[in-house]
Amino acid sequence: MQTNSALARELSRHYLFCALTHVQQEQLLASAVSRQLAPGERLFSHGERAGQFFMVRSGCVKLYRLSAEGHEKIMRLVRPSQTFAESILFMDVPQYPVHGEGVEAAELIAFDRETFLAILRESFPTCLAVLAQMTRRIQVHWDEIETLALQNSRYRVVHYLLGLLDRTAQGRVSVTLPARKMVIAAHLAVTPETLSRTLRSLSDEGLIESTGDEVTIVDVEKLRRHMH
Amino acid sequence: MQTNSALARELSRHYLFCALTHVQQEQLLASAVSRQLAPGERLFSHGERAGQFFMVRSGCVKLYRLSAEGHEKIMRLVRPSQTFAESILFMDVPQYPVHGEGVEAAELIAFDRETFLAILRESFPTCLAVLAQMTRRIQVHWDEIETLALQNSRYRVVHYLLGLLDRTAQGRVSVTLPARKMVIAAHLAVTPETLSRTLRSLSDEGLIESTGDEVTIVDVEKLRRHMH
DNA sequence: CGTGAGCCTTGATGAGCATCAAGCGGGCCG
DNA sequence: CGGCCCGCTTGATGCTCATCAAGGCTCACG
Repeated sequence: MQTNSALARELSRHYLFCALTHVQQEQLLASAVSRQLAPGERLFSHGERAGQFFMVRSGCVKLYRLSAEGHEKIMRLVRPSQTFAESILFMDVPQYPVHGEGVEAAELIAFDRETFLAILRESFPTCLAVLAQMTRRIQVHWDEIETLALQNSRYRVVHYLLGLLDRTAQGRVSVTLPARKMVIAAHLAVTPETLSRTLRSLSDEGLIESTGDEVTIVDVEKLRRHMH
Repeated sequence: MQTNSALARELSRHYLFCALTHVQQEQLLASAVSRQLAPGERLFSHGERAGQFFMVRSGCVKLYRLSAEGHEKIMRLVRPSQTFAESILFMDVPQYPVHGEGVEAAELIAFDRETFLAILRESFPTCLAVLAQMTRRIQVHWDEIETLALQNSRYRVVHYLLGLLDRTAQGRVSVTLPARKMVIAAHLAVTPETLSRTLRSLSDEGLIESTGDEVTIVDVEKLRRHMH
């Protein structure tokens, strides 16, 4: 892959790569491959042998699983400057644990597993960075398991809306839904119908105003209280 | 904590500690504390400041969260020779992400966070071991999220029963449930009533035979097929 | 400008599971 | 031995959410 300075700067800002030396970065990029992904195009399949992990430069990728009946649960929506599938680095038999597919047209960088592992062996700070990142992911998983097991669909929708906001947001705030509603529904483990009805009932109660992919939260504090 | 050779041997068999030098092991144990835990006794609370992670030597500990209504979801049941709460090692602000409580009377070792981190800095193989372990945990989380989002309670119960078996088990096999049914139910995110009814209906269909905490799977292959 | 496809919404219905309530049975202690 | 507590089971009921079906809106394309 062609090294270019914009990319190098982007890498340096990422937790996984920021502790690498200049030489290590170049080694890594030399083994990396750029990749375009169309909407709906499959990047990898659950169980497929894995030799690369990825970074999103533009667009959006979904990581998901399917039930036997073809129902889809999106485990994660990956956005620009985020990496995914790093966990294949440390498997004895590296296999992608989910399906990966483009949601919007996306531009990716594919990093080589073996190359990164070799570099890791010589960069203890990077090792720690990976550990910290995996810890954060595990936190997210705990939270997701909790909401799936203990909370109803209404809670999940409200929680999702609040999650789109700044932590510091107050009063009346607008957000744009970051994907089609079908996608968001599959992420929240509800049907599109239920998502639609939930947004409607929140509107009817005066908690939000919703038109298309714009949602205005009338009163953030009130909505936050509403969850408990 | 008193160093003793049985304990040292137990440690050496554990993935987290097996790559440590003799000296490192002694450092770690010097800062470790033994701890007894009664059934129902709280070890730590969700959000509590965390300075230690743990190993179970005997008994059973549950890691769980509670909903606002007091419903309990057990995230993990920890058994002898397993460690837990390692993820607090790499948090900026170390806080336990779940409640921890004794299920059966338990004997624990509490390891000091700072001491282990210092040792980690000098043991790259241990670093890799931690990464591999966290990767395995993440796999389990994916699977759990999938079953919660995409599968019904019957599936989860059957899946749990099959998970108690050897991977190689065939034909007619008996297992002893490893905890009270209330506990298993809270682990599977169903009510005790639903667990009871599910086992009954599996019995009625001739797939299992169930008396007390003994469950006999009449035909493992048939039950495995039954799930899909 | 009309047509069709895909996404979203809305309504009617039903399945699955929690809830509430009652009864059973085993183990522990007086 | 008798009584009680607790865990488990079973039944009756209702809520939540998925399913199925239909209609509207938007946008791309002829």
